[in-house]
Amino acid sequence: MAEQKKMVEAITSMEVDFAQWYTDVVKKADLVDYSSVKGCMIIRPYGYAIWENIQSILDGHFKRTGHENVYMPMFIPESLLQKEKDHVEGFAPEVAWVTYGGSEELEERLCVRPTSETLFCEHYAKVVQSHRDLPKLYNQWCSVVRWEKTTRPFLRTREFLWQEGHTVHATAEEAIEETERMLNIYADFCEKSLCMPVVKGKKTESDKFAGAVSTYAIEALMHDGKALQAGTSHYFGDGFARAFNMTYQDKENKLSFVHQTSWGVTTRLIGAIIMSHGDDNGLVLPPDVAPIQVVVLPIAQHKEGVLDKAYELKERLSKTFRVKVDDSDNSAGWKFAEYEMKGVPLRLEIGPKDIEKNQCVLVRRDNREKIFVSLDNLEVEIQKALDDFAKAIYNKALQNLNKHTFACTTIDEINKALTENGDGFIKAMWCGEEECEDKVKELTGVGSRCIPFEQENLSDKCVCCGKPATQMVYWGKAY
RNA sequence: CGAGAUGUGGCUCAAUUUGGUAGAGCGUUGCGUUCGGGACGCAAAGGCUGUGGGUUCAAAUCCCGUCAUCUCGACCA
Repeated sequence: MAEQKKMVEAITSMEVDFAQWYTDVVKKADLVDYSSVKGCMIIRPYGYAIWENIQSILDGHFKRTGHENVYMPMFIPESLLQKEKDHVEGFAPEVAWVTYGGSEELEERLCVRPTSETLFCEHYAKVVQSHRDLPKLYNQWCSVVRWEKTTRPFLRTREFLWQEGHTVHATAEEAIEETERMLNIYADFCEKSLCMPVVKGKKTESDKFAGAVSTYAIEALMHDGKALQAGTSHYFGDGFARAFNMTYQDKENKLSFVHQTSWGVTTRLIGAIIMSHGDDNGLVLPPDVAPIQVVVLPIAQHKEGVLDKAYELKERLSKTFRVKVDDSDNSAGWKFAEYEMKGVPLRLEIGPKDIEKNQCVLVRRDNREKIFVSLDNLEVEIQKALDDFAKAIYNKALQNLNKHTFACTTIDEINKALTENGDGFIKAMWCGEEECEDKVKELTGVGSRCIPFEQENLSDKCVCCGKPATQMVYWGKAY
């Protein structure tokens, strides 16, 4: 493997200051710019293109599983938001309010949606009458607003882009099945398209969505050992249905409440990509979502035929891959560094010597390995290099996850593991009492992330109180 | 929201301590030489110092407010 020499002075090294490294990468890779409103970021073309790729892949998964896209208004009247008690309590502290229309003060203030459960409920109550109307499987792509106090690009912004699926079903079983199906779609997407391993599990009572019966989540581990919730899927039971009077007539002509789900992922996924794969030279993008999969760099481009060959290769490869030619008159070295900073998975160098030999040079972003390949079977070689690259960055992320996951049976062991190894996931048994959950956080700094579906029996006692344990929990510091 | 730090051409910073005509490097534009790991020469453009008040003959500099960014806590996708 080629030596990883740090070539970009502009990016702070991860080891020196991880937070600064993150900010540097976000800015230097041209993903975002700050706006004049705190916590509202401008997503620049290169950053937005990543989101568009995420959207198109996920949207395909949604459509294939029977979902339809809709669009709901961005304003919610206060009275509507207040219909479900837990829900409004959860979200009220962080909503933005519209109180004026032009110069007229509004009779009833409107909140800018922090999430759209209430709007979907109101609508479903109208359009669902019979069991023949079920299920309804709606999704929307939109932005939502939550007035956060601490903000960071992609990880926590006051306005963010997301997708929210809202479904209603005739039975609890169907709704639970939907909740699990969507969580699995998210997890598969993260692993296959984002090359990011995740832990699937259920949130504890104290950590679940406001108004949900149960919340499921996928948790990923970042390079600095902090956990990041990459997606959630909620089962609502008939709680909202009762609050919003969402009923249908079943086959026996009885009136029943619908059973409901919601699920979502956000632009935070881009933050997850940055912190899962990035290195000291900048971004590293998984091929499925990289705006540019192959960058063609003409070498000695002033020489006869070089640029023409580069354009010809771009034309040819664009049928299969997302390709860009950089024909600017920056030096070759400058371009190498630039596209590494932007995380382009594969670089293709074509120079006079190559043209003579009917070959080109392919260089992988992750290890800078150079291979000479014939132009005859270029598509096959590129596909193979991209596949290998995707596998390699997945494995690297998986190794990071494994290396930073520690099984502990006592509070002391947790503290010892964290002190010796730095932040990471702690696996430990739990009795199920919220008191112990809080106490673990107080004594060690790690909070419960999820109760994983893949349970292990590390001990039969709760890590905190020593009483019989009911489940194993992943604990960690969260973004 | 609490504690701390910062805000000066596109970017990184100097000038602030001790108030007195706003400087540099990088980048940008033009021309020429270069070109397989961030090239070089020459010439040029670009700033009422985040913003609003105050003190002063005079404010980037001192005082107060406000907004934004970063770090650390509490809250959250």
